[in-house]
Amino acid sequence: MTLHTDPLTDSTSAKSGDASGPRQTRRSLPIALLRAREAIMAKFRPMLARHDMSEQQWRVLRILGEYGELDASQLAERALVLGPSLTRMIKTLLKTKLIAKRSDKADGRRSLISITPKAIALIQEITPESAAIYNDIEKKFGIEQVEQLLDLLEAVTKTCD
Amino acid sequence: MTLHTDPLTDSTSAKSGDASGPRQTRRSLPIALLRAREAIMAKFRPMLARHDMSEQQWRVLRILGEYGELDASQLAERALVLGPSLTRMIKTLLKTKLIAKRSDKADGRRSLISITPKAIALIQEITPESAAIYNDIEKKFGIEQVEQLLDLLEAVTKTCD
DNA sequence: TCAATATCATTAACATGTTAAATATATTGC
DNA sequence: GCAATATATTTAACATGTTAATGATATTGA
Repeated sequence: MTLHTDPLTDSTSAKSGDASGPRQTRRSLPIALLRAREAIMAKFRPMLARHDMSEQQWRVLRILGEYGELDASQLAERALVLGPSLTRMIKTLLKTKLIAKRSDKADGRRSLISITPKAIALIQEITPESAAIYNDIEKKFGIEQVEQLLDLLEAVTKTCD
Repeated sequence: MTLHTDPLTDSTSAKSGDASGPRQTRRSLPIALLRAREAIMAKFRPMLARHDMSEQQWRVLRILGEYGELDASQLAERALVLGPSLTRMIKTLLKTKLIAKRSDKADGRRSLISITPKAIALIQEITPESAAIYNDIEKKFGIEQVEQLLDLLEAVTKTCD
């Protein structure tokens, strides 16, 4: 069986340890991270969809649940959402009354965002379902491996930040 | 120093190993994956921007460079792009003459996509810059740790797929 | 005090993510 | 051969990602 001829490397001269072409996507860190994330999120998305919740909205609500009232910049940074995206999300989350917004009296530029009791109830509804999915992954993949992966991810993040 | 009061857990009764609330975002696999990816991509984005290339476009071109001509479905799957996104990207990449498109004679439903010589030249231009950034990360983080992380990512992906 | 500068949030414009529906072509089963 | 079904791609509609520019408020320094 013959594999296709790579358009970027003449297969007749390419060694197996070839470093001339672009890194094989299979061993590319950004692509591997994206692939892993997609595989994992595929397990969570149907559950979130049943609660009419996007992953971004779920992140925002969880962060607010974890840290309490935050200004928009801190919320965006911790929820891994860009400012303009957050501005739009805030509008819809205000409409559905899952968050509240007020302006900082001491600094008129800042908006302070917090979750409503309705959002707290929603989080408490979603959390056990989310935990069940997470536990299933941990069970299949191994808790120690999950911990090891989390440690490496934290480390590589710190290295690049 | 007093930490804020978590809206979801009464801090006066919460144990340190509390498992009632949502998983702390710090130890959430999907969030940790996203955070790591963002930290890493921040190193690559400026370089790609200088070549007027988005990360998605860069993925698509690399996949085509690696595998040769592919139909849209296979390309989308391997480049980790959804079908509708790929449809739009194909339009712009055709305009900039970085890809070519033809329909499969044996199966009229399929579109076959390939890169042009112009794209091959672009890839060869970007590749050394990309490799330099990647090598810098490997140097700071450690090659063994990168390999270990890639192995774990591959494993967790397989577990969830 | 006030002009210059910096910071926070929003808007604008366009690309991509996401799901559902539509379109076109193939395949299957009768 | 043809109707029913399945598959590949596209379109539609809306959410989010991304960068640059704008508006509003704070801070700084002369």
